[in-house]
Amino acid sequence: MLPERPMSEDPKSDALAPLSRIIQLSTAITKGRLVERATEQAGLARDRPAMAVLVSLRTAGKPLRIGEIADRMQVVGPHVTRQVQILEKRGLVHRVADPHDGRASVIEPTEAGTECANQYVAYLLGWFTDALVDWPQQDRDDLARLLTRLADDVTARLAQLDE
Amino acid sequence: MLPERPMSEDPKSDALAPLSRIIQLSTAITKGRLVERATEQAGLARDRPAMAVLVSLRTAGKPLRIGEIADRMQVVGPHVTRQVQILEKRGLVHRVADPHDGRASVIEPTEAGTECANQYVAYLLGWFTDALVDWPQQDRDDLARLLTRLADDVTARLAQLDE
DNA sequence: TATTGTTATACTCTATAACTATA
DNA sequence: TATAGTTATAGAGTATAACAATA
Repeated sequence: MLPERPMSEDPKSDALAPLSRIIQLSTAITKGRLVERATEQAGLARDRPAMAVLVSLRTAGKPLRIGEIADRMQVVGPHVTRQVQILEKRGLVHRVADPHDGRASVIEPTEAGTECANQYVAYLLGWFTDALVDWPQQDRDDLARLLTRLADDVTARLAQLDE
Repeated sequence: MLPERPMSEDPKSDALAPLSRIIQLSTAITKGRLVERATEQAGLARDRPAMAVLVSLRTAGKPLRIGEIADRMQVVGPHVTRQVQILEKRGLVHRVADPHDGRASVIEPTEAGTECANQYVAYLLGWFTDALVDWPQQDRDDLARLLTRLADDVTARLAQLDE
């Protein structure tokens, strides 16, 4: 859903190009099914949301409770419950009861689960590395710097919108 | 669904930051409901996909057939049929029969539809302009340039994946 | 018989509501 | 009675299948 209209004398034109391109990127990645491809390649075809849970655990680097996973993924609890059940059936995570709180348990990737997440990340990273391979080093550095600032700015401003 | 792992000696580290940030951006915009806010503000609450059709027509700058809209949006025909029906009921588009082809008609925004799309774009662009307002001019230029190249590279590479 | 579009249905992802068990 | 999690259900967005009308 992009604007796209030439208005070079408009002060808003500085925002038009980045906004259009972010929309283009997002659309291309979605329609190109990049995440689905990485998920399939990691052996978890047709379970992309479950893969997201596995990646969350990998990112955390430690076992997490259902509620903690939901917070990190910014989704609701029941969704995580369902995905964890799928991962359990596939033998990619297992539960460890919390000895101090009988209501909760902690979700831990199995060896197969860790391997699966690693493959997923390796695929995505490899794909993206290839995309940048012909770029001058200076441009790669600038891209990383500017995109980091942009993402932080946008994240902060969107968080404010909710007050 | 982000990797996020420090590996500064890895040649892939140049791709990690941009990739992570794009994911962060995309997640923040989705969770912050930026598109929904713009749609509501334009008076089309609860009809975000219909708004996307209206924006497509605005971007084209000319009336389009159902099939043309579907192509541009990269969605299937039946989805567009449905959204156009919603827009028709709301008086935001109307159909003009194609005199040369009885099977097709062309979809044209009404005055209200044009105004609605303009408000949508103005909201998004205004929001994004505010986000960049404190940036040095050089950084804004670099961001536009690098993001354009990145979007084009990624779009081309993803199109190749389908062969 | 190929193309344009429509109707009906199904699928993916995630949310809300109601409930259970432990704290 | 507050909290962690589960089960059941609903909703948004988009796809597939079957069909109708015109080319």
